[in-house]
Amino acid sequence: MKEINTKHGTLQFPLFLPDATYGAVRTLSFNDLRTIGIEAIVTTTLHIEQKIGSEFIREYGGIHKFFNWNKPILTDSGGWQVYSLITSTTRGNKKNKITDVGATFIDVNTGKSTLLTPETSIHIQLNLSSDILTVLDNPIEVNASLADQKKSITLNTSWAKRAKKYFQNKTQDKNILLGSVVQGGDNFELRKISAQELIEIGFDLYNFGGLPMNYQDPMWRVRVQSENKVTFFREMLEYVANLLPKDSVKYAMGVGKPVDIAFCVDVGWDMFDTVLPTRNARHGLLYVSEGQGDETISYKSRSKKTLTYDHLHLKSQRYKNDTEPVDKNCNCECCQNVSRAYLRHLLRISEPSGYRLATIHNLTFYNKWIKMLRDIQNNK
RNA sequence: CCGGGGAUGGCGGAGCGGUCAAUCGCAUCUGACUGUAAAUCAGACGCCCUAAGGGCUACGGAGGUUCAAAUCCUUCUCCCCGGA
Repeated sequence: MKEINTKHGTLQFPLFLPDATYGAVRTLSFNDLRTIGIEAIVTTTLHIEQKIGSEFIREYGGIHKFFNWNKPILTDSGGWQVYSLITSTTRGNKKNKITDVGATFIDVNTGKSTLLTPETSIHIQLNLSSDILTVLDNPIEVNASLADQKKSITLNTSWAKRAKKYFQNKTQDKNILLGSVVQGGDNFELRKISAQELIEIGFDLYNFGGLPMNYQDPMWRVRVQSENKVTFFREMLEYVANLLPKDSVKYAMGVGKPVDIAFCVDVGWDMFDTVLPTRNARHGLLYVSEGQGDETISYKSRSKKTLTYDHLHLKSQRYKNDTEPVDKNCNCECCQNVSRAYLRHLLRISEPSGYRLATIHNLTFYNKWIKMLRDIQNNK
């Protein structure tokens, strides 16, 4: 059974980490996370640096103390923001830019400029006392030209190399882990080159990056590439997993829907984080057990088990007078205390306590789902 | 009683002769959301026909002018403001 040791405990796989991007899982307290049974979280280097400042957190005694959370914390490097705030954007601050040195971000609210280089990103993450750090990476639009995609992975690799070097100079602690991010857009050959170059440098984790790259053009995710109707996105994740060392920890960044996580576990991915359960909760899309929602989604695993769940649009009129809990088979705070009708009402009036209950429910669902996948894997 | 201003689709409120079934906001309905620019975004939203498109009824009531009226005129009803 694969697992990793961190300074804040051992992690088992597969594992789902909710995103506390700005230092909190939206609408929840860390106490809520403990109650749900969350084992680790992700927080984001750029936002913490811009909004709080890592020097302060270092002096304070580290991010765990700051959050009052003594379980593992994974820090994302800010690489995603290189994409979401620079590469993919025409809005936001036009002074944001990428050079070979790194990426510059201007905080829209304060005008404060932050230069994130491979080195400063690691420096900040070490200041935070993160358990699992991530190198600054360079995602790119999936439909970018081949030339741009090639350039992007060259930069990606050179940033990873610099990050590793800086990291090694700063710490010898074997329980602080460092992950790198395989890029390469929709190009199998470039993904292979990216993976090989990173493996050569050597990291504790290998991540899949650049998944939801172009959400203006969602077709790339459902584009059928082969006869067995496996979606392109799944095919790419399976392909990349097979490029990575068998025993390495593999983290599929930003994945995904429960079915997609199930698929990814099947093909070798260990760790996942996504904003879906928390954002969808706020937007009224709740995940429930089979037969209790609007739509049933199922996945036939490679161990021949069929995994199934439903989801429901709680804000829809059809739940107006529904006195049942969101999910009869769920023992979370939401389902134990509140009817669909009442939670619907709370969400419709944009009531924060409703967002909280819905978020608790969706994260509870994700946690149960990942533990089921863990059981399947362990019994194999 | 006199003078002035109004009445528009569930609500607020544009339009002031044809391009108006009527801008926009709210509300409502449906959907999307994947390392959070996201308590966000998209579509629908008078009635009827399966869609392109077409038909019908509509801008307080009634009548009129005009090829054409939510838009102009007369009158009625109601509301608001000022003066007796």
